Amino acid sequence: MRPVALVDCNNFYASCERLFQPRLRGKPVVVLSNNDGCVIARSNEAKAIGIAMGAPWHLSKETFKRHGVIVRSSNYTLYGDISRRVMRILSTFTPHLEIYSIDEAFLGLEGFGDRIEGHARDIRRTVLQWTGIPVSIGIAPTKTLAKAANRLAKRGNGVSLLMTTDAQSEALAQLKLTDLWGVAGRMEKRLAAIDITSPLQLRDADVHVLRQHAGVVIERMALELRGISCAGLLELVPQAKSIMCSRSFGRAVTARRELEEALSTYAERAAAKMRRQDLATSTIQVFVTTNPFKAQETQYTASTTITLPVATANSTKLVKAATTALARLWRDGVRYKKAGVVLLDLVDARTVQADLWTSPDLPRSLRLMQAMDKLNAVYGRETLSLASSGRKVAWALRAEKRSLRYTTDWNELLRVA
DNA sequence: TCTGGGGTCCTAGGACCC
DNA sequence: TCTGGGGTCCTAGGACCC
Repeated sequence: MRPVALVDCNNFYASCERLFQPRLRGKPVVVLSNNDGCVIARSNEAKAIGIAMGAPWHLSKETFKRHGVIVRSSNYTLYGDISRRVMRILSTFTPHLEIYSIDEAFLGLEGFGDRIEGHARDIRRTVLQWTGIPVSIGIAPTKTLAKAANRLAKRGNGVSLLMTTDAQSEALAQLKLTDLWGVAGRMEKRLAAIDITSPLQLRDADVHVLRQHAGVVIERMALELRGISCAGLLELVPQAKSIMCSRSFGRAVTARRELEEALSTYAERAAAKMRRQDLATSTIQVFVTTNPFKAQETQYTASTTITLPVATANSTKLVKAATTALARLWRDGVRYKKAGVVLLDLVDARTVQADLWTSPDLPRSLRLMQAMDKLNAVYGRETLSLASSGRKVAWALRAEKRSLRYTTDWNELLRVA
């Protein structure tokens, strides 16, 4: 069995703040989200006081003051920098590293045999010595079990090994369902409906029943808890599947012009982020919501998707699409609290070329159908994707299969067929 | 008055096609 | 014009994670 280690930085943002301000050591520290909205990190001392993750700052100010809690605004540049240092150190301990988040990484640790726990302690000591960041390490045959092991490592002495069934059973007996990676409130309720209320019950449940009543995600989780790996290490950074830019507003927005400006800005920022990754998009989604915390107010959440005939990385086009999308979503008299832009269907920008032509009103004739069938027969269904918007219909012939460019030229498609 | 932002994966339901 | 089954694709929304 190949052991997987999960290395997790303890209270990462709070620990980062402490590196540069030693006076914060031993004191309750919390880090706040953008706009100082709510708590996103807590030191152990802050947790001990009972400060909850996500606690809204404006409702907690007085409590914090009473307990002498030190409050910091978040500094993502700093956290990103320290994260890179930690990851670089981890990479010297194994060739198999998956950076899972800013403060966590999975490590493949095969080949250490009995020395694995000592190796984990080395990793821990080195990271602490070279960066000042304390980490916890959980080791097990699967990622889900490694996550559980990590939780116990945090309660104990920093390293927890769950390589045998006995150790796993004993560990799972100490955890709640919601301690597991992937189970939160909703899933807990759904599982309770089929009489599963503990991690051990979940592990030992009939997978068919799980699949039917709780879905494939939970089915896989049960297998992972048994030591059967359903998710390997992702050592190569996968291409992004979506890029988002969204914000909550400081106060409710009711003017259309204001919302339009915000969405234009988000579209531009998302496009810039996309270009940095050498990607292009043909699908832009816009969403708006009211304030869900004001239960007495009328709620409105909506999103809509615009499909462009061709993938683009052009800000102007995306801003225009976002504006069109807003026109669909806009309702007078709504108090908007949050809005955002999501870019989907990302493709490598270098494969998309601009020389395209779109028929303004292509009829869905019999010829079109026949041509489609022929093209599908020759190149397979995957080679063609239909991009349609209203009455406009265009065909894109994928670059890698047929030619080096996308085309929407109807006559050219007929020639190919 | 003040409750984050950026992601992934899955599923239900409708549109559309043969 | 009606009937209908089987299948795919798309969209919106849910749930979860850090």
